[in-house]
Amino acid sequence: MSKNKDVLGEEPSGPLMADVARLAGVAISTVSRALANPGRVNEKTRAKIDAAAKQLGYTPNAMARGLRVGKSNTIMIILPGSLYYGASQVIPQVLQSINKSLIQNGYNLMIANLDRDEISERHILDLAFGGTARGAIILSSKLPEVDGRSLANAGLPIVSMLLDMSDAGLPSVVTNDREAVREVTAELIRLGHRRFLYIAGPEGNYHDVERYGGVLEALDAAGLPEEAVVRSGGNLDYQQGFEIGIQAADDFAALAVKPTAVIATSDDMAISFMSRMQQGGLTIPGDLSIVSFDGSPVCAFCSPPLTTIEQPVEDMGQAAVALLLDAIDPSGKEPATRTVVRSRLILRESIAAPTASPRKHPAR
Amino acid sequence: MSKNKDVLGEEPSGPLMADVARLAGVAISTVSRALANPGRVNEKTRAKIDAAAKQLGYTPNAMARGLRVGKSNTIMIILPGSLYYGASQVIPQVLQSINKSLIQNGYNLMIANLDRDEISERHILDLAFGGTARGAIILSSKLPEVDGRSLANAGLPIVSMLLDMSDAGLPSVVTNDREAVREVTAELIRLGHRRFLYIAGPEGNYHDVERYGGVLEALDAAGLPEEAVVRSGGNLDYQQGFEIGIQAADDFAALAVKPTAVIATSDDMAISFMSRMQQGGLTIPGDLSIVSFDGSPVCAFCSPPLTTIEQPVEDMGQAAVALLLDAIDPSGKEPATRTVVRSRLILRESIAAPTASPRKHPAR
DNA sequence: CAAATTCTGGCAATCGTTTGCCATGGCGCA
DNA sequence: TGCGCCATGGCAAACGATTGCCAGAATTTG
Repeated sequence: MSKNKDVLGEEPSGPLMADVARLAGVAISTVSRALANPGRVNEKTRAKIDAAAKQLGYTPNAMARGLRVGKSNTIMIILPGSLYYGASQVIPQVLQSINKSLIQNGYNLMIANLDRDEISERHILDLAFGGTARGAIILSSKLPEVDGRSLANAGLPIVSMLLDMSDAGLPSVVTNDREAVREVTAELIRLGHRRFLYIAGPEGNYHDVERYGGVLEALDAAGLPEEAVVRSGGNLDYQQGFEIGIQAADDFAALAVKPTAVIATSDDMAISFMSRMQQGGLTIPGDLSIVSFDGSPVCAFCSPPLTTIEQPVEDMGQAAVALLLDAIDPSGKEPATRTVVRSRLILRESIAAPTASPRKHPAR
Repeated sequence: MSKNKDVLGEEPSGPLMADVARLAGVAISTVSRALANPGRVNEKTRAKIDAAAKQLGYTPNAMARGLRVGKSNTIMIILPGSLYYGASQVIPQVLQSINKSLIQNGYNLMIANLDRDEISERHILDLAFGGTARGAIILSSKLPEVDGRSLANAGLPIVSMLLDMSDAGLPSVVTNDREAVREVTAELIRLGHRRFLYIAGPEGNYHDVERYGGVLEALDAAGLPEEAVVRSGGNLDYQQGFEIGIQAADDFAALAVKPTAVIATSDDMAISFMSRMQQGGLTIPGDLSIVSFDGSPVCAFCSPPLTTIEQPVEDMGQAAVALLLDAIDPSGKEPATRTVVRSRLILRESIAAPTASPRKHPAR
């Protein structure tokens, strides 16, 4: 039955379920049931079948199964166009974490990139509507949509990561950025800082709103005016973090009255900014405190080592998979629409009390 | 025909080819041919069919097609276990490049991790033998193999990346590491360096052999003894680059006669090593020159900026896909068994002539 | 011991597409 | 005008698994 016709040019295909059945002396359907439902078949028969399958090196054909049952076991992850730049590994790490969780649950991970071009959108929609994907995890704020077909009505469970899209009906997993940045800002205030530079990613972006909001909340709580913080950046993507940091350095140079603390929204920004500052003769944290986002391992080896807010990549991946699997087959419980995972502040030497602080001399 | 039975709890499936055929007033087979073979069907009929398909938002079912034709259009990439650490983005970037090339050629990319555990091997083998994967790109030196089944005889085209496995019969794409490191070593010698520290990744690894070999060749060419270079590391993976750099710093401290130049086999190693050296009061490049591998963008913002050998990630990805597609359906040409892409040396301030050089005073 | 109940295993239809084969119709050539 | 050939479209059989339904066997119960 295994059509090893040995015809020249014919790809031999592996053993079929029928081969296993024949070797075990049972019917095909019995094999199928033995391999799927543990309880549905006699233990002795089952052992015989297992042995036969192992002996033949039988592997069920995933497409045939998928066609028949009408579902695949492939999840696609939709990543924004150009990802990989800079020191931060959050997306690759999240990818890794998601993949691990999925495999443990019997799913595969297919990757899709959502560029600005129509071909990438079409590709994603084909995956969704063509039955290849069973669910999707999306790291972009835009759902692909091309002539009539939209991912939104592909009937596919979707969860959003990094961005909160629960308003749009997508279960989302996000970090508690607002709270984290509020706390670190409060800490800076406690150290004596009164003027801040905030280095932004794309303006209006979910992360920007949350993080900047956190800064403002901290200022407010301390009775400081909103003007205590000046914004830089806002026009470039996170992928161009180094570039943003350099621009921020220029902005800093142009300021009449200098901030004493900087809050960067990615490690890349902080790294290139700090490099420029040091070239300009400033010392960190003596003249300027710096804190940033992402928790890139390389921060530990900067001079001075950078204080950074670590993104809990492992947790995020697991949470996303949990949300997605629950959407695929509901556990009965209420279907949690938003999971917040906690970031962790990593305190290092890049922040300190300002030397020219308005407070009386800091403890020495 | 589209089985939208509207039964509660039934997933509605999209329109079928039969629906398109009915709307266009032709037979199913005609639709199939129109969508696949451009020439096989009347242009007018074809237009009618296209219109009907678009109107219905028809997307062919990938699993049904795959089952029928006996091939999938999914490629899997096999990544070594834990990838993501440190500053280097080579693997994520390669992944990105591969994905882009594949999509342009009508393929999908599925990711698989090869950990040390049996479950991950089994997962990969299931993908291979279960007909899900049409080909594989592997970034590991070990082919998965579990009770009888081995990736080697899955009848799957495989190409290797980063590692040269052409000896094992796998078409491979690699960088010209030996040459690159030979050149940079020669440059260091020209600058006046006579004693070197080589910081290794896993010992015996392809990269180690090639890169260390390059160093030795340069020494030999300059008439220097093999003892001019001392090795550090060799017991940890590339993922633990920072750790390796720290150990190397300890090794350096223990040396009676100090090298004046360091060749690190990853940027991570160079970064943590340099950080330790500077903490110890050495100046770079005054007391010590450093060069490393990978071309991480962050190197530009270290102090001093790091000289590094950039891995041509984009080219590697494209080359791997080209090799794989050729293996999938041979173009008739001889099937190139090994593609070498050229690394690029990025010269920055971390190397200079040694101050205590045996040569007469370097140009000032 | 017979009958009722459970359990196990087999038959055959089905998932949605592709494709070999054949029938039909139109066209050109003599 | 008559014959043959080519282009076009339709029928139906695959691809390899799953699963509803039923028959027969095994087991228990009255």
